[in-house]
Amino acid sequence: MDDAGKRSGRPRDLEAARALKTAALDLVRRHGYGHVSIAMIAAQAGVARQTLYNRWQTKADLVLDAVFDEANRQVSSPDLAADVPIRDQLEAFLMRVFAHVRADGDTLRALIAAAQETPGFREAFRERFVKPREAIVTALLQQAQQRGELSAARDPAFLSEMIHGVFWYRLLNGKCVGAGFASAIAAEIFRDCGDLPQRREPGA
Amino acid sequence: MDDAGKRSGRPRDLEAARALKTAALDLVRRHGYGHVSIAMIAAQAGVARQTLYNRWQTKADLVLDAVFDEANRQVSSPDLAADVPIRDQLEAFLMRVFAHVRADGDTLRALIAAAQETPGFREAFRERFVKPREAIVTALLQQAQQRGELSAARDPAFLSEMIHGVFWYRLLNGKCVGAGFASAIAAEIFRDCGDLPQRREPGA
Amino acid sequence: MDDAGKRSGRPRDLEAARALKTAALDLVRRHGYGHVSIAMIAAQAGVARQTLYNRWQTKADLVLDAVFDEANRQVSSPDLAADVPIRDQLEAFLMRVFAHVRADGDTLRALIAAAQETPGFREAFRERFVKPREAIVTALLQQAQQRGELSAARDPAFLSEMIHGVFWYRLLNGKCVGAGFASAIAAEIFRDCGDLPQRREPGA
Amino acid sequence: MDDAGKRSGRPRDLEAARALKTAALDLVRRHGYGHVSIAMIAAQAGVARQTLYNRWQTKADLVLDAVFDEANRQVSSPDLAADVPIRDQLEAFLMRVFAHVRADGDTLRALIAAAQETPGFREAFRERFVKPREAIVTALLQQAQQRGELSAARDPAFLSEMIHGVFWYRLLNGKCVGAGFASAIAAEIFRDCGDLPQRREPGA
DNA sequence: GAATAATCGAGACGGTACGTCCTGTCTTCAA
DNA sequence: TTGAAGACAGGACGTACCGTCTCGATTATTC
Repeated sequence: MDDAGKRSGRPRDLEAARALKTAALDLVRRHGYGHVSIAMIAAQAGVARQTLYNRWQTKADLVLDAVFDEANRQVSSPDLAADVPIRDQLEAFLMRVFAHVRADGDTLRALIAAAQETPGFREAFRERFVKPREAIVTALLQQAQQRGELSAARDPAFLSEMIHGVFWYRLLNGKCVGAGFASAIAAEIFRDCGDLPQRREPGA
Repeated sequence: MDDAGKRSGRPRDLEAARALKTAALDLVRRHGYGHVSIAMIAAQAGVARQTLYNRWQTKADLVLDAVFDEANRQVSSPDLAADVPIRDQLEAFLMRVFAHVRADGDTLRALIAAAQETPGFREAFRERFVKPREAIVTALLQQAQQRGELSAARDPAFLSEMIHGVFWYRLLNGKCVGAGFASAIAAEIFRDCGDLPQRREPGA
Repeated sequence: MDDAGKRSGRPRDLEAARALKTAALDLVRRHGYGHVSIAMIAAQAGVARQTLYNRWQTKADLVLDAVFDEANRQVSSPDLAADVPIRDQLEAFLMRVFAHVRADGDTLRALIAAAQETPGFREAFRERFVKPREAIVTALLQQAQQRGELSAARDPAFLSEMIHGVFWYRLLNGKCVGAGFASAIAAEIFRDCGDLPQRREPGA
Repeated sequence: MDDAGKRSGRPRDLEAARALKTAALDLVRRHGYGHVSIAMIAAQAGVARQTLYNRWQTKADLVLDAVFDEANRQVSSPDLAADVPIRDQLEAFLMRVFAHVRADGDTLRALIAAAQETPGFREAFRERFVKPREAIVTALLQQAQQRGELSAARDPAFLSEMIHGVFWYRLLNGKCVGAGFASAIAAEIFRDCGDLPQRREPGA
């Protein structure tokens, strides 16, 4: 978690941390966040309970770490292909996110819930999970403005919040997030831009 | 909650229910949802624990009831004044909601979090709390379409989800929701309608 | 433990207390006091751990209760037969006690040790276990004085302390306490009374 | 404790052992044996926990060592003055012991208790602490027999056990051990010797 | 001088027990 | 039948120790 450059004493077992994160993620997926106890995770990881407490304050901290590790392998910034309209790129990005969520949505919902109960955790969750995703969409929309695909009068950061907001809203209300939802969002954001001249310019 | 079908035996103490809801709301506001136990609520209400279980299944059910009771006294459907643009009415409605949230935001956040942990509670929360508020905004936007203040091509239900989504998103991320936020939302929704003739009609 | 005359609420399960005491005594005898945990006792009794805490503060309290229950069935005041010299009655009493100790000595040692660590427990142990036994011997010696078998100048209470003292001393030092020990004690106490007339009276 | 056979490698820090014993004694006196952990002792001594384990097997071993070191400076064999009745010498010896106990009685009680929990420790405690004190009194009484101050029929070793027994008994039962107690013991042991000719000899 | 070896401070590790807390159910008496 | 009171089974929690281990650094003896 936090290595302050070679502290004295026996070094932490890196394998233990890995096993704990794997176990946590696996158990949360199988039984749901609320039905997984710290003792279960430690047992499945084959590790003493205190070893878990040595690294993380809370079950939520651990799960966040585990999710973070995995999510970072999956959700990467889109390529910003020059010849593909940003609207399509946004739609594609959302569809990828939604696919991931359809598999791990319960974990994400549980993390959002956990974030409401521990202020410190909310901050960590926001910094490490929420903000990077917000930034990706914001950057995408800024690119759209540069290309003239989106009016310069719009506020990309605010739009990014709206996009994530409606996504969270559906997630937290137990409604499905599918392909149609992704294109509906893209359509609403780029609503009045469908026949703007700049959209055609690339083709001109 | 229960059928009042005149059962035999000692009748339920109406005062107990009231005291429990008051105690629940008070405690949740003071200590946060997660730090309030059923025993604490019953104790503060001066009531046996079983009496609480006689009426509600869960802590969440009780708190929802309590919040519902109070919220219904505060958030009412707007008047739909004929001579005020819907955009302004939406903004005013949001500002009223946000004002309420600035006072009781933690409780609302806790309820949303609790809804993620108990499927049954999520349903109840959605039916009794979320949907009515969604419907108010949807109705408002439909009215805007009828008046020509909003393009008929837009989907009022989806827009309502976006509006509530961005609101929840800010709430759950610990960011403030103020007057500027309300007008930003209204502006975005009615973005391309600023120069539509119907907007000026009232003034004409 | 302490029944304050019909308190309200669900009454305590008498069977649970019995099962716990039985389990405690059994486990302590089999594994030794220090190797028995509260959880083990509760498990063997088929009872929730909290149920144990509801009745006793400490493992020592529980074991004391258990030992007390059993000891009271075994060690009873001697009969004070008129025609048997008190010296012989004392010897017989000590032999009975020692026989009991040879079986349960480890438990008794553990209780004495436990009494050193918790002041409250020491008091309870003293009141319920030590004092009654002290009193039996004191009464016996007082009777001897009345019969003229023991000089009136001796202090029965102090002699009782000496008798129990040397017994504890041997017990705590891991030395055996057998028949010879009992008669040695009696001989020392009644040392100079061997040729007193009353001793021969029965035989006269 | 260890053979000083000049092993290779870094030699043990003699200061560490001293600091540990000092810390152990101090902490045990201040907080009571049961409330002192090995970690606490090591911390107060400014020494790594392993350093303690390198020297002693148990907390009890260490404390015994510490007490032993100190006690050996205080309790020494009496002088066996030729012109002082042994009875008085015994009384004086007991008073010295009791004075020491009034200061460090809790530690002694804790050691006796600890000896009940670890068989190996009981043996060490007995050899290094109990037996020497028993021997002192035994020797004293043997001297009394040689001088004719005590009947040759009595068993000095057994009397020594009785003396220490009643002393332990009072100690373990939390009763004070004062000057009166010392003289009561001496009086009981030398009870019937008050008018023996040898007692008067010195005065003759 | 280099290799070897034991110690030391520091702290992680597997493990065990603890006492507290909470939940949902139950069992009593009294209204 | 409800309410007040409280016991019960079950289980999670976070803490505290224990005794062992694994590091890097230090300090001796032995080669």
